[in-house]
Amino acid sequence: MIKLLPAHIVREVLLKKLSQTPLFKGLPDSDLEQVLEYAIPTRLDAEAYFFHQGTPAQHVYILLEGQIKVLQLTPEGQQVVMRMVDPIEIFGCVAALSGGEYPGSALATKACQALALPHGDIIKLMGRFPQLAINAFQIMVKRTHELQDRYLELATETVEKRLAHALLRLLEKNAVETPNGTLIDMPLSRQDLAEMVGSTLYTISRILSAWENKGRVKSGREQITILDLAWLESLAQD
Amino acid sequence: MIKLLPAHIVREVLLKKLSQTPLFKGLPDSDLEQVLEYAIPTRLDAEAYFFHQGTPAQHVYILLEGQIKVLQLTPEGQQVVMRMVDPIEIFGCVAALSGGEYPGSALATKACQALALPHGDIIKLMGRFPQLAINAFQIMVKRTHELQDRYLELATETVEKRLAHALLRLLEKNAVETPNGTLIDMPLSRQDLAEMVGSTLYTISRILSAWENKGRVKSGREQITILDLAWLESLAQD
DNA sequence: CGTTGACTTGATTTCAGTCAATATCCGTGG
DNA sequence: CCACGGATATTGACTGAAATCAAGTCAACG
Repeated sequence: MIKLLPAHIVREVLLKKLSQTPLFKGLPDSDLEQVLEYAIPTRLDAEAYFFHQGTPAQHVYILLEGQIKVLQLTPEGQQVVMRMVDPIEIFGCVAALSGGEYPGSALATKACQALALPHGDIIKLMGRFPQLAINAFQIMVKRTHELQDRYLELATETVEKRLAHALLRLLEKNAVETPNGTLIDMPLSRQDLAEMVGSTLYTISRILSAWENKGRVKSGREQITILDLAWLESLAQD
Repeated sequence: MIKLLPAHIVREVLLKKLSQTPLFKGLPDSDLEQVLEYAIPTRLDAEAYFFHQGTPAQHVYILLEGQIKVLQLTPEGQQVVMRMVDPIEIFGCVAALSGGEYPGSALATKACQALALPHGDIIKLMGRFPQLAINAFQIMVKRTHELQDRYLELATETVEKRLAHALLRLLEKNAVETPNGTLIDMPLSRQDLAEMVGSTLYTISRILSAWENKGRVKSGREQITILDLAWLESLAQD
């Protein structure tokens, strides 16, 4: 139960912000404050790991700033991106089950700030503040739902359509309008995209080239600009 | 709040059984009884549906007897089996989110008995009995975990290995030892298996034929017997 | 200015899907 | 009891999407 929380004023801001997250929504401030007694503020530079696959699951995290990517590695060394985590989302939920290991690794793609809730305290807190448990449950239901969608995609759609879907999902959280098109505001290599859709960098490169020839996107080194958003959406549709 | 619960004695048995399910584990009997006030007993014949994809999500279900399969249909009409549900598991969890639609259909593969908890009451009950919310949360964490495993499989493994994994999963719940091998105790067509692993009945048929030639399995019309379980496990491994 | 990492492109291969023909099993009704 | 029809399964031939392998180009950076 380490206490490293910032000073009083900052704390007020944090409280306000947290009370709007899916996890803490509906919790009275007084309860939230008690929860925060257990929270360990955590900062990480880009390219650092919150945790590694196979290590004992000790904390559930709430991301406050930055972005992380949850990776899973197959025995053969193939890497798959399970999800991208943006601020106010939670990750490392397996830690809420006793005695498990993290099934994947959490890599910061930008500098990050997060709160860590120790494995032993979470369930206790949920028992004390039912709203917390309800919120967590609903978050997981939604997550399962999203994962099912991606499973269905993977099982039935071509790489091209999956890539379209993946880009649209990234746009939801990272879109930046520029004079010439919508930019995805994060470093994004062909390899990264391949791992997100379950493909190879070669195939992704070919598809992007084809799209570029059609004038629908503009892609450079680790960045992609969508020129024709409507077209991308219709591609993802049918 | 319809009350169709069976007579007193039967109710005692039901209570005892329910108190051991993952969802109700740790709830005092008195609390559980209150929860059951809201539960609607539901019976269904084999081949009937608990709910259909796209209809408003009105109930969360706890399966007591039988088996169901949760299907998802793509716009193009391709069918994918999201999961098999066995007794004491819950399904239709999206109903715990307000205002959604079922993302898939729930088909009874055997005659079933289940309890339905109305959409409006679940969250209320969880607020009253925190243990219920905690259990539900943990169930969903586990489910997400399992789904991630299957996602990884689908993204990186061949149909043959995926089939091996799928059969092993089915064996966990439906294994019956016979004089000559371990039988999977449920009707299981090539088409069913194809939908479970994201493939086609043709490919499944070829793989099973090959396995049969090697003397590892014995497969007939809608049934499969594993002759060499150790071999199947090692196939699934690497 | 050479090295490195990201990307592209072509050639080839492979896994698995599609299509088509046939076989097998099983219940049903004449 | 047997023949029929429909579901289920097998098998072969073909096709196609995407992985793999192999050369490259290009841009950034020390």
